[in-house]
Amino acid sequence: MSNSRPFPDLDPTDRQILSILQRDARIANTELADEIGLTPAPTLRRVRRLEEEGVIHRYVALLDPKLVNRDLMVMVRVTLDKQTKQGFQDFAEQMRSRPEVLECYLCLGDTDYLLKVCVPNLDAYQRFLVDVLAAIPGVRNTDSTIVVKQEKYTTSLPLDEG
Amino acid sequence: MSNSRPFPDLDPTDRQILSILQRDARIANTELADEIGLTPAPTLRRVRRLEEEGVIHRYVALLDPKLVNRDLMVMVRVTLDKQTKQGFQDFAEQMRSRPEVLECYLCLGDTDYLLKVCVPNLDAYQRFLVDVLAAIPGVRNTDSTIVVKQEKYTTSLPLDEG
DNA sequence: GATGAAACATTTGCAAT
DNA sequence: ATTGCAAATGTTTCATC
Repeated sequence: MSNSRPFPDLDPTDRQILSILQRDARIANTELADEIGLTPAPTLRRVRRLEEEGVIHRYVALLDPKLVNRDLMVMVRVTLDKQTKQGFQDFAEQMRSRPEVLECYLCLGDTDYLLKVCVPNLDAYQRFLVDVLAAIPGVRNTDSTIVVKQEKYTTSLPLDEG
Repeated sequence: MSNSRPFPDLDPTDRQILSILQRDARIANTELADEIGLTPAPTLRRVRRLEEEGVIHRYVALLDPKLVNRDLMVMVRVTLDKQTKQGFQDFAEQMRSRPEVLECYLCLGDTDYLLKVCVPNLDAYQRFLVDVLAAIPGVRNTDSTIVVKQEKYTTSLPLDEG
């Protein structure tokens, strides 16, 4: 974690490291070293440097939503009533405080915000819609798209250039 | 990784472990043990069990998109022409093969698919739209929503019940 | 970037509850 | 069925080249 300098230069070895850690964050440093063809010491120094530069933001475990009773994913388009700066900030803050809202994006175009919401079932979603979203002042309209099947989900960013 | 049994029962200790690993996948087992109030041996056995049951799906490093030159995120709604099973499967397969497509969901309603696409800039996005999306047979319509600001992004699922 | 050594963590068997 | 202990193995980390 540090300042977002416009470009930490990543050499091919750094990219290899990032690519592996994006797939398996718990790989042992010794094994990572093997895979990239270095010894553990310089490998670890590179990983620490990438962490400090903020290129590696964090390490997380991804759970299976079905197995923790979060079977339903819904994408929600939200438009706000009066477009004051404060109204937008308040809305974003509310979304940050709700654990069922995994992602919230401010957008260009007709849609003001896009949400990704993850709940146990339709009943829980309806409660979210009525008790949470509709209860926020300034919410003019919402449009819910129910996800039927996750065809692809990855957190891995391509590492072509930059 | 194993069969998706409908419900591995998670006791409060399991939930504590999952909650910590969702925040910090690289925590040392000894420290994890400290935080949940067990000794390292049973802690590790629980983690391994959660991995084998598939509750923990994988461990990943999350990178800063800006620092790896992926500054632009776009949400795309796609509708397909002829709704044959094969057409849908082909589309999904194409999306899986494209590294700039991070997520792809089959949806209910007007939208057939929702995509989350991550590219370096508008130029690259335009190329994706023209050379990739529009080039897939059966794509009737696309609607792109450009993300201006990420207000919230988490991969952590709430662990209330189940 | 490599080596070697010390500190530390992971992992296993076994006894206890 | 799950924990704690302790010993063996493996990993991380740092000084040095």
